[in-house]
Amino acid sequence: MKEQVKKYFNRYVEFSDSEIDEIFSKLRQKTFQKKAYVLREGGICTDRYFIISGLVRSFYIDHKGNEKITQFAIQNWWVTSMESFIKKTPSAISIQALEKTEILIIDKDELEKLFLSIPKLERLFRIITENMLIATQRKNDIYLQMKSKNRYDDFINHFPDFIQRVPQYMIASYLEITPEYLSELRKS
Amino acid sequence: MKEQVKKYFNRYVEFSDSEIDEIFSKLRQKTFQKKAYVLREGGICTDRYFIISGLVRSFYIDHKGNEKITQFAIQNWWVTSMESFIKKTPSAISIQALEKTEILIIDKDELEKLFLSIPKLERLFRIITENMLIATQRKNDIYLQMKSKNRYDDFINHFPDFIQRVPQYMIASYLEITPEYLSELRKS
DNA sequence: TTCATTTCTTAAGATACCTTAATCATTATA
DNA sequence: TATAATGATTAAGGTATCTTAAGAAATGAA
Repeated sequence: MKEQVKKYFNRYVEFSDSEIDEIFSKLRQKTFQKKAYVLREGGICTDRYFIISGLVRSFYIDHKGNEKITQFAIQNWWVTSMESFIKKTPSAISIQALEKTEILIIDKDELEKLFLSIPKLERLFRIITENMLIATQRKNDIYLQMKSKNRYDDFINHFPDFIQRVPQYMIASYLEITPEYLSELRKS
Repeated sequence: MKEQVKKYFNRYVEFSDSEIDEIFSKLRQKTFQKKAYVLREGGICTDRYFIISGLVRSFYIDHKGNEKITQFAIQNWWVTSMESFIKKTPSAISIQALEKTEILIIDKDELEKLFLSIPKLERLFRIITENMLIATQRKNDIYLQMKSKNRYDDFINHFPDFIQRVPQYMIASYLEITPEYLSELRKS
């Protein structure tokens, strides 16, 4: 598992073994069973989560009481409630495991200490954040303009695995389509 | 103007005067007249732009030939074509001044050199990027779920100034509404 | 294997939003 | 001041998508 993290980190910035060791000593490891909550709406999110294996979703409850999924995350993805983490406000979203999921947890205070002792780590997080921003902008630009059918087609092209691992009604939620209408679309 | 930048920078990270001087020596200043292009679609975006005064928009042309506005930026906002900047690919978006606009320009290579000599600057950019991510996620989450009317109401609450400074059809574009329908909505 | 729970489909009626095209209002330019 | 260019409104008809409600299919638990 340490190997996996090291390999992932070194994809963006080169760390020495001792730096990896130092970072690793601050990470907590935790396994979540299917349906377990990594984070609950309303709590302050003080951590960032790195998915080792498994699958989680981020979602919130809208004004009508429906779950709205904002993100899926799998192996080698970071996930958090960014707004809660940065502003220390109650999280609008919950994060829940959809499969048995292994996660590495880094606490905000520890992370900021590490930024000071290993500036390269701050670089890594700057780069990660930039990539997240690009992905989020992409979802914005593409999904807002696309018709539902195209969003779905785009999704199955980009994330074919998810179709197997995630129930259809959750994909519908992520794509901002009602499950009934998605079912309709799939016929054509 | 240097004061404005210094004040803005120090809002997130404290820089010494000599650090500010060093950073400032790498910035180019440029004034764009109304309708002038800061960046054109298709070009590689090698800079990040900091708006000193004025107003710009980012937009792209969709498959039907319509302009889609993805962002407005005013005083003290950073703007760039993030995907092009990071991946060195041709930019999908153009950036255009909607008023006479004063901009500070920092080149990617210079910026990376500065990151090495002033790690605090990299911290600043990590923080800025996090804030951009939060704003972008917010647009995603809120706008995707909201009905057009609510998006418009939300927009005038958050950016009352823009209503004066930007033509309605551009606001419609930003909100993913046809100008005709926005006009309809405003009646009620 | 059976029952309960979860997920998916179908269909009818409602509505939000778009398209087109014309007219009106405002601002810029000669 | 007149003309052109740009921006905003209106209205009719069409389409994408939602709502509701019910039933079918799949999955999990006893």
